Amino acid sequence: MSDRNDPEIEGGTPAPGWPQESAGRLAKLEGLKALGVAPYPNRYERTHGLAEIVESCSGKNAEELEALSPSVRVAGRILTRRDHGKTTFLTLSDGETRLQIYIRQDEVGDRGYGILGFVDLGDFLGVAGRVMRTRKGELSVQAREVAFLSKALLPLPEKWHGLSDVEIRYRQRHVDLIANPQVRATFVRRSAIIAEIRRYFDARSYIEVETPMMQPIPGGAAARPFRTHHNALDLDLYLRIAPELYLKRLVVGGLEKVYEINRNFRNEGVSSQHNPEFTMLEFYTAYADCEDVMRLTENLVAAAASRVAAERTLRYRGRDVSFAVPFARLTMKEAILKAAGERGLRMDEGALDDPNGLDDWVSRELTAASSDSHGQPVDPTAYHGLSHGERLARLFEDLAEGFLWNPTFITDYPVEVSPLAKARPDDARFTERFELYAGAMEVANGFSELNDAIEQRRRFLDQRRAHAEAEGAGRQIDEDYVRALGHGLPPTGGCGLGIDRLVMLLTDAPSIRDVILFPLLRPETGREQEPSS
RNA sequence: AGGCCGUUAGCUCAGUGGUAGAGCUCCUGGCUUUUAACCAGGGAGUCGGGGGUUCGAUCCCCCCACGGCCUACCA
Repeated sequence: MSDRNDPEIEGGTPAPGWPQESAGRLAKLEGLKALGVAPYPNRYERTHGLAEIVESCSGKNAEELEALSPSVRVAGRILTRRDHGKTTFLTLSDGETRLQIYIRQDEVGDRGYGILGFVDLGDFLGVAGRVMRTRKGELSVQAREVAFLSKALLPLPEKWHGLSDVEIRYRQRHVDLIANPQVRATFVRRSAIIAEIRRYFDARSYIEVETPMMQPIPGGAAARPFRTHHNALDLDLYLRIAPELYLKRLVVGGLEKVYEINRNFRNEGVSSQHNPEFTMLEFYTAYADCEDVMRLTENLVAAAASRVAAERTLRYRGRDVSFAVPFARLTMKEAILKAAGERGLRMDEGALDDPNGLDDWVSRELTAASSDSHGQPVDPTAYHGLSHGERLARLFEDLAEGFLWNPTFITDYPVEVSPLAKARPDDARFTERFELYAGAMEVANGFSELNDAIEQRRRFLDQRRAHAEAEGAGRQIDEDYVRALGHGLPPTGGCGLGIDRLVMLLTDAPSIRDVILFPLLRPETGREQEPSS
């Protein structure tokens, strides 16, 4: 009970490491108790949200409000305070909206006004009173009764500059949300975008499903997984890197239109575009192909964009991005040729079709002096030992990716980098696959799903061979998935879309950490630990 | 994992090889329509941590921690 007498707590502050100011706030909390005021009451009945008052009264002048004298009970956190002896002005926030409170001693009484002596910025207050306008015209609630609702023992960031230290912003996101209204706006938008995506699929009779996050064999992508263990079953498990193989099992089972919005986990680097856990949309449609899926994706992204902005064109990192449909389309080869031309590199289409020719071209034209489409130097050695298809994909990423600012579908991916996609009927070297790029980021990846069990098994074997050297231990083949295909998967189109990156684009966020409430950071306690080995 | 930059009061930031600074916040007093309220007074620091050089280190050097940007990894 009485932690306050804990001998470990020094300097009269409520907890170790808390600022001196906390001791004063704690003393005020005790002062409230001495007055018979509960510092943490259980309930307060509000009649209006602050936004409702602002909306209904912002058009009314002082006289109109005086005549109406709307009676309200509101509540919120105190953000600013201006004391004038026997009157006090507070700015109250309910997270979304701010509204001024005007308190006069002669209205709330000595006891009510006395409570204010124990009230700090950050505390929660309930106020009953009437809506009015001050002499300076500010919409306010003039208090008749003040109820103390909750004590803040820690100070908030100051009112001018707010909070900008990114480390505190990510570690203590609650403070960020209080101090920076645009942060709240970003996450409200994120919610609206995801709601729009659900609405889009629900309206088209897709059913939303949830598939395993813990998988015995992590499949559907090529990333390194996180490992975990189930004790009772003594079973090694992996956090999923993609839901793909489970969703297609469902299509085999007759769920012809399915989607899932959920977390994926990839045990790889952290960057402004990568968080170890991120949110992915995947959707699958029986009897659809790559082309159908592209149209679905295009309309989905446009619908999400229209949900956050009236205009077709949004600003992203200082540049216009047009979400007008149809989106541009380029085959991977076209994109490479175009980007090479823009960089002043000489390349003819023939080289892209001829493995030896491309090998020659890379060693002749591509040097460490060449910069990629992000302005970074190219590493020519990264092209050594790659198959022709892998080399094409690498060239595309190096040369073209950074130029793809407006939403652009890249199509015709080489079969070597597309183990789950169906080959083109007219050219088996390429697949019916697309990726959507926007803001120089990959945001979606879709294809006609490979549904030939025998061919799928062979592709898995090829992959395992190709990656055996690179990864040491050979990757396990998901024979259970092959068996599911053995029961028959109808022609199916599917797509995965990175929700976080889409939200980045639609909220003009330069870092994925700006659209994930709690991005992964090293623990703060690491600071005090001794370095080990 | 590598390179570069950063870490000073609760917040936002200056600063110097010689006892540590500002604004806001905070505390005390005053003020019954203010709003970056105002007026008067006051307090606040492990200068990220450890080691070294030096008579003396917040400053120079080394190591470490955390963060940012870039690279690597990422079908």
